[in-house]
This record gives sequence, structure tokens and C-alpha cells, in this order.
Amino acid sequence: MNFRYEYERPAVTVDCVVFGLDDEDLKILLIQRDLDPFMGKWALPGGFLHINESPEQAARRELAEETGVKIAFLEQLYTYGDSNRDPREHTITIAHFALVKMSGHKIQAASDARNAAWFSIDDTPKLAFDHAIILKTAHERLRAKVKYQPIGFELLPDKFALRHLQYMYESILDRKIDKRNFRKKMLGMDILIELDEIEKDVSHRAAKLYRFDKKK
Amino acid sequence: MNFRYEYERPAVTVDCVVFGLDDEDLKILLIQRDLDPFMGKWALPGGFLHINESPEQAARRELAEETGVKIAFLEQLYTYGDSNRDPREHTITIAHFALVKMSGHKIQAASDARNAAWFSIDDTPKLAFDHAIILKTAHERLRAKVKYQPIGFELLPDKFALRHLQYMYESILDRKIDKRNFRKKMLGMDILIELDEIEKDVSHRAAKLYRFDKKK
DNA sequence: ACAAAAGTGTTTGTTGTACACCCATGC
DNA sequence: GCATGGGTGTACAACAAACACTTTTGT
Repeated sequence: MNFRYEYERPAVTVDCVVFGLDDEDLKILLIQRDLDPFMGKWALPGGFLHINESPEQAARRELAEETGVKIAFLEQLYTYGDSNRDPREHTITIAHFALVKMSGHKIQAASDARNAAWFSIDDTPKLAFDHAIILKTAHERLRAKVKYQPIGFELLPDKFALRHLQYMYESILDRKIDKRNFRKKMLGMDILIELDEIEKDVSHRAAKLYRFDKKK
Repeated sequence: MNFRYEYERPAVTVDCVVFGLDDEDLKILLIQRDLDPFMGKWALPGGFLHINESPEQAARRELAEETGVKIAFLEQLYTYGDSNRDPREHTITIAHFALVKMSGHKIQAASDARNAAWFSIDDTPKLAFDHAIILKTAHERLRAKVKYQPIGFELLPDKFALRHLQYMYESILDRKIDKRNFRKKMLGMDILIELDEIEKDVSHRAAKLYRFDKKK
């Protein structure tokens, strides 16, 4: 390490893989680029890291600017830095992983994104840069993480029935789960608070509603 | 994202947390800085990312330059980028996690390190920058990873007795492990190949030697 | 009365943990 | 012959997985 460092530097960006749950469908938030390179192509929301800004700050700022979503959970995913991943010049990107509550939220394209939209996780358009690889890594991380950490709640509304919780797990893990075993396990974890409320406007027996206990 | 990006950029470095096993002691490789800032202080080996070099390439290059060790395992750990982590200017570092086989290897200080040495994991000097935090994260990662991936073998010599394997796990997890359960589990995993060889120069009954089956 | 989902236990297999003694070897 | 570690099996607890019927409610 030299005390002075005047050599050429790579550019530094942040990108975000944003997951949301639409009913029973796992979705991913993409923006359509309004600038070169890859103008018109769909890509992960993100942008350049400003000087004196932490990677997480940059990720939150870019999400606010480009999509306007409210982040429920955000963590760093992985840093990609191959010299040929950006056609302009050497650019490293610090990829992040975010969860949002989709229910009721409107998204809005802004900044240098032409458009922002939710896509089904297994029906995404071809993505700019190496974003398809980043998306794949994020999806694997979500599947792995949901098994040992209760982060899935960040995708659901504050009040939910056990059925919604199960659908969430099923769409993330992409397999059927046994109802009785699932309920037994969830209720035994002591992280759900039963509310004095039941579902409304359903054409069958209404289920009890629960909320997540944040003190765990 | 702008097509042209002429704003000020943060500096980008890589750092490595290098673990080795010395007999039954988990050790960490540090270098003593020969340049400001933190001249004379101990730090993780690392340095600036060169243009058109991937983070992993940079990590390998820096380790070769500063310490001369042969890497058995290397992966990215986490990227640290708070604006105040380097007193000179905003510097982000892509931290890596490495395992080496210590047996027989000589380390040599070179490049801009005054000195390189192994330290017991829980007896390290005060470190430069935010390297103490990085070290802690790496230690946690090692403990977590060793439970579900057979990476610990990268710390051992090619041929080893089951006792060495157990000592390795005990020093990483920092707790005693039951011998019978340990052997049962390890031998049942089908990743060990029993050799036609036994320990030499031990003052007790010699144990069978094994090697790790790389095809798993 | 029918459709739709809520809610509820038992059995079985697998995995992890606790625990103690005899054996082989070098000194 | 004694010290040192090598090598071995069983019993119990915890957890995961398979599996079907009755109840409630809305239409």
C-alpha cells in the first residue's frame, strides 16, 4: 500500500436485488435503463457509489431514486468485479439483497430509469451486464436464509394468516409443504403473536390473523 | 447511471483473513505495515486493486507479494466501505477469507510489509483500520462454514489421523467434541479415504492415516 | 347442501448426544 | 508395567416427515 495512490481506479456501483411477494408469487423489481450502455434493457436498480457514502447508504438512495419502494430488509450480497463486466471500463459493483412488502405499494420510475416493474422470479427478461448471475445468487441466498432466519416476514403484510405464511415459504422454496407440520413448527417457534382478529371478505371459513414478534 | 462518470471515486482495496492450523492452534496471518498510515501497526495482508484485475486475482497477488503463502482455499467475505474507515480518503475494501496448510511452509515478508507472522486467533495485536471487525466476521464465517462444508481439510496436511481432524474442529469451534460421535460421523460422510499407512514417531499406538476425497 | 379452507395428533425414521472400556505401542 | 492415545457400540432425546378427517363459514 502506498500512502499516495494516484493510479487509475475502477468505478464503483451498487445494485439491488429486490424481492416482493404478490399474493403467492415471488417477484423481483427491475428497471428499464434510460441511458447507455444497455439503454432500453431491463436491469437491477442501482447506480454509482458517491464519495463518502457507505455501500448500504448508496443502495438505499438508489432504490429511493429509481423505484420509490420502502425497504423492509437490506443486506449486502456479494461484490462483483471482473474487468469485463461493464463494456465502458472496469466497474465493480457491490450487490445487495432487499425485501419489501408489496401489498399496497405503488412503484414509480424516476431518476435515470425509464420504467420500473415487478417480474415473476422465473419469468424475467434478459438482463443487462452480469445481472442475471447476481439475481441467481440472490435467489439462492433467499432460499438458504429463509430456512434458518425469520426474514420471510418482511415480505408479508403486518397481519397475515398462517396460510399466507405457508404460501410464502412455498413460493420461495418452490415446493409443497405439509400443512400440519408447518403450523406445528411455526407456532412452536414462539415468534408469532395471535391477534384478536380474523380474515375478512373471504368466501370460506375465516382464519385467525397473526403478526410477527419482532423481539426475536 | 450516467454513461460518462467523471466524479470522484473511492479507492478500492482487497484484504485477506488467512487462517492456518499450527498443531492444534488456530492461527491468523498478519503483516506489519511499512508505510503510512498505521506504519508499524499490524494489519491484514492486502492492498490496492489494480485496474482490470478481479478482486480474487488481487487478493491472490497481494498474498503472494506480502507473505508468499500457498492458498488452499479462498473466497470473498464481505465488502467494507464506510467513509471513515481509512484516514486518507474514502476507501472500500473487498475482504477475503483464506485457508492455508501451515505444515512446513515458510512465510516471508516482502513488498510493503515490514514483517509477516502468525498469531494465535485469540491473542492478536491491535490492528490497523477496521481490521479487527473484519477478522471477527471471518472467524464467525469459518465457524459457521465448517459445520456444513468440508473446508477444514484445507488447513490440514494431505495425510492426517482422525485425531488431527478432531483437534481442528475443536480449535475452530472452541469446544470439546466427543470422540466416538465424531469418528462415527466423519467416517459415515464418505469423504475420507483410508490409507495403507500409519503415523510415525509417536510415543503411543500409531493411528491410521487418511486423506480427503476431493470428489465430494 | 355444497365448496373451500381452517384446524388438529399420531406414528415412524433419522439425527445428534451422552457415555466407558479394552487394545496396541513406546518407553 | 505404565502412560498415551487408538479404536469401538448402545441407549435416549430431539427433530423431521408422512398422513386424513372434522369443523366452520359463505354462497
